[in-house]
Amino acid sequence: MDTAIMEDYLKTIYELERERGPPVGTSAIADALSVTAPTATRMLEKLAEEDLLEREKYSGVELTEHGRAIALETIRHHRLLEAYLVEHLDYEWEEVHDEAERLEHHISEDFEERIASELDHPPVDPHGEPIPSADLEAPVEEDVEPLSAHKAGETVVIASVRERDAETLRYLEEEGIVPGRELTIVEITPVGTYVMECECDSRQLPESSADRIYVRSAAARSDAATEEVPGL
Amino acid sequence: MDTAIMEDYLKTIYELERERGPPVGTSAIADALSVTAPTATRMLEKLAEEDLLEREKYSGVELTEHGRAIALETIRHHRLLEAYLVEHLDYEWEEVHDEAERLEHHISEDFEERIASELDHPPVDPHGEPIPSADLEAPVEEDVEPLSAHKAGETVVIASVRERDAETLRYLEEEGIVPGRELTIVEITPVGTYVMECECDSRQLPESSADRIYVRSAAARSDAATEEVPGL
DNA sequence: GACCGGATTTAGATACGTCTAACTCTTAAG
DNA sequence: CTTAAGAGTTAGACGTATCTAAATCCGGTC
Repeated sequence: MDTAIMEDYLKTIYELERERGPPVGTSAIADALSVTAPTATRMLEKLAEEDLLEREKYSGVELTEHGRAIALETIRHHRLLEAYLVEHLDYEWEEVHDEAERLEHHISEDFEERIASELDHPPVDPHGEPIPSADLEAPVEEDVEPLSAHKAGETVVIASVRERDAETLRYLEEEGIVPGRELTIVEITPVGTYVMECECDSRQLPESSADRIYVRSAAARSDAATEEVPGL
Repeated sequence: MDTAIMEDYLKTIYELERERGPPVGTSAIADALSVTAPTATRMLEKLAEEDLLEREKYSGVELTEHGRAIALETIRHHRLLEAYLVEHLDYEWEEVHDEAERLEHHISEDFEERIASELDHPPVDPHGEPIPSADLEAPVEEDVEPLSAHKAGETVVIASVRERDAETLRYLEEEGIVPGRELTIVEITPVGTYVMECECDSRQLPESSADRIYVRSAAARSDAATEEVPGL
């Protein structure tokens, strides 16, 4: 049996593995889910018993094949829902996260298929994140890095905006910080502000945002760079 | 705080009050929800504490204003979802119940409004049941009775089909037993079979189905009889 | 008016997911 | 090599929702 809460843990662990690599520590998981460390420990024990992850006491966990499949299915639900809400129900990109976060655990396989085909099987969600395919293979991650890993003078293309906060997202969209946009880093100030420039205009970002904006080099720009992001 | 499970209890009590009138007994609720009587007792105590219903020990419960509002909101979600699935995601009328049953507890007010307006605020769901309005006033129930309350020779119009079983629903649709259809009862056989006739054809129904098909007299037919039922 | 049967409630137990408080392990510094 | 800080775990508890088994209530029958 797997519950909505187990799905949240597995999804979170998947994302942490993606960002920092396995093994993932108990506190990182607890923080991400806003629970206490003992709560996370308990749940990790349980997930390990069900062979959804491998657990090394005092060190961390790593998803098994099976655990990863459940994580990917949950993420697929989440991102398809986000895309659907934007495309068919006029949601703005900053509004979709919370709605998708609840619904992702409760839609049927059938529902998933229907919205996927209604959307014509989009490769990415409104934030530029890849939507896992129905076979639940881990998507091949593009060669992207946070904006904050780049230096002044470099020109990059925004791949995805991994920001949750609605207000920040609304601001970023207004500023044109959306997937597909090409930007040049003009300057990184001593206080960490990123001064950016695109065709038309210049804009500034604090470092905290630069951590969550993933980009690829404009040089290494592939065809994927021109993919349409639904609804934006 | 109200949970998905509390919503299910309140919704069930509302439906039982609608069909049999208050007070509603513990076992009826327990049966409808497939739980044991002690489980229902416990939950009813809790709902009474939260002033969602009035409870007379050993006798039964009756929804308060507040409890009824929650029930109606849940039912509104359910029926709007059913209508949306049929209209926009190509579901058949026998497929929508289970999907809506899960999702009804997890959609936001915002989502509710968006699908309602996308559907142009339909008055009824695909089974002909009225959709409570956003202000959560109890809908004025049309003057309908089960088909099984009628006699041979009477002509009636189907108002709603309160059947859950998918296979039965598929059969009924094939047989043209859908909301809005006018039928004449040709004969009720000694074993309870209803032999029906419409413009085109004749068909038979067991009594168990006749209990769940709600009709109004063709004589008393109002304009409401010609309401479009979305997607059928 | 006592009694019986069915409905209802009480009592005690379990599983899940959470908490705080206290303890233990690992690691990096000195 | 020792130790202190921080990460992780154990212990004990709580609230929700469920169960089975046992006790109790209520309405109708004789």
